[in-house]
Amino acid sequence: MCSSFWQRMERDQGDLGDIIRASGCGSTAAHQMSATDWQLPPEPVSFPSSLEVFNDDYGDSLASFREPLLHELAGSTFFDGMDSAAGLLDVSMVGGDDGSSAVGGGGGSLSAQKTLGGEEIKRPCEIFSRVLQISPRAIKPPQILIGDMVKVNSSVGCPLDQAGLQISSPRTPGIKRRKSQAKKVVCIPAPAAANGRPGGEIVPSDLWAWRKYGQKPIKGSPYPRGYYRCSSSKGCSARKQVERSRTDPNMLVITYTSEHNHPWPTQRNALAGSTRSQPPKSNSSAAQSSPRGQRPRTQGTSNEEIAKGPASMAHPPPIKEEAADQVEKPVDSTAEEQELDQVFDQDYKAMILDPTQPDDFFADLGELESDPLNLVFSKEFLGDKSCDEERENKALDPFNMFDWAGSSFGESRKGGL
DNA sequence: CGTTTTTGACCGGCGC
DNA sequence: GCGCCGGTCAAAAACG
Repeated sequence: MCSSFWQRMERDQGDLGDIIRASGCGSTAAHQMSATDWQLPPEPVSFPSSLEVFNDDYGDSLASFREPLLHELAGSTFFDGMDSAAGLLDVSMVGGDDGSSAVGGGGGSLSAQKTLGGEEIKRPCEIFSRVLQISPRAIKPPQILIGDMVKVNSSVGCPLDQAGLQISSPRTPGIKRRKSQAKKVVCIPAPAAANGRPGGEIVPSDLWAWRKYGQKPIKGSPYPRGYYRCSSSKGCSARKQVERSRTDPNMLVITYTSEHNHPWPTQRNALAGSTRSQPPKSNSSAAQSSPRGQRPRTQGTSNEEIAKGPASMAHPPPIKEEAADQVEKPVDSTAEEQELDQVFDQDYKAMILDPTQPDDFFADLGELESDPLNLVFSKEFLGDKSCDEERENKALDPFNMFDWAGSSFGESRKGGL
C-alpha cells in the first residue's frame, strides 16, 4: 500500500528529520466508519480529517512518541474510516533542528521505543505503518518551513497556523516561550463541533490520565484552550493543551508538552469526581454567571459553551474500569445524543467486526502486549462481545473507548486575564 | 476521602 | 517600565 511512503522515507531520509508527511489516501471498505460516523452528524460533512503531528522535540523524535492518543489515532481503523470519508489522513512530524529526529530516532524504525522508565515498548512500527497503509495516496509535498517556524501546508485540513498555533524551536529568536519544551501537536477532527452537539466539543482522550488545570481564552480565537496535566503519576510533567482550530472548528489541536516519566497507566488511578453527570441544559447560563466557587457545579456540558470538560480525558480507557468509562456518557443525555450514539455504535461495530479489514489489526495488537491499546481492544472489544447488548454498546462505544468527552470549549472563562 | 473541573488570580516572557 | 498574553496555581465545589 503505502510502502511507497517508506521507500520515499528512505530515499529522502535526510529530509525526514524535518518533515514527514504521510498523506492519506482514500479508500477503504465502504462500510467502514466514515467521517460522519466519527462526527456523528447524520450526513456527510466534508471536513479535513487529518492527523498532524508536529514534533518539536529537539532530537527526541518519533521515538519519543509516547502519546497513546497518537498511537491510537494513528493505528486504529478509526482513522481509517475517517480517511475513507474525508480522503485525507495526514501524519506530519516536524522534527527537531538537529535533524536527528527522524522516525525511529534516526534509525528509521518505529518498531520499538523506550519509556522513560526504561521499559521497552514495541509498537509504533506496526501501528504507525498501518496508518500509512490506509493511505495509499501519493505523498504530499513537504510542509513549508520558514526558518524554524512550522508552517502547515495550507491545503491541509488542520491549519495549525490558522489556529494561531505556532511551534518554534528554541533557536527561533523572538519566539520563545518560557521553556524550550518539546512539543507535539496533533490535529484531529472535533466530532462534537461538527454535529453541533450542544455539549461542546468532544476531545479524544488517550490512555494517560489527564487532569484539567486551566482554561484560557486565546486571543484571536473564539475558542478557549484547555490545559491538562498528567495525573497518572504525581511527578509526571507531561502536559497537553487542547483547543479548536480557529478557522476550522471541526478540528481540534492538541499540543503535548513534556514527556511522561512513567509507564502507561494500566489502571486509572482516580475516578472520583471525574465522571460527572451532565447537568440539565437549562441551568447553564445561570451556572456561568455564578461566582466562582459558588456556582452550581452543574455547568457542564450543557452548555452551550462549556462542555463537560475533558473530564474524559482524565479517564483513559481504563483497561480495567469499564464502568467508569461508561459513565462518561451523560446520564441524562438527550434523546438526540442517544440516537447519535446508537448510530455511532452501529457503524463502529460494523467497522470493528468487519472481517474484511485489510489487516488483522487485532492480530497485530496482540503483539503489543505492553500497549494499553491492546488491552483496551482485547478487553473491551473482543472479550465482551458476548455480553448483553447494553454492555456491548458501551464497550463498543468509540467515545468511551477513546474516552471521548466534551472539552471545555466555549467562551467559558472570560477571566483569566 | 480522594479525585476531578472550574475559574479568578498570579506569574513570567515578550513587544513597545 | 508597562501592558498584553499565555501558562499555571489554587480555592471551591462536585462526584463516586
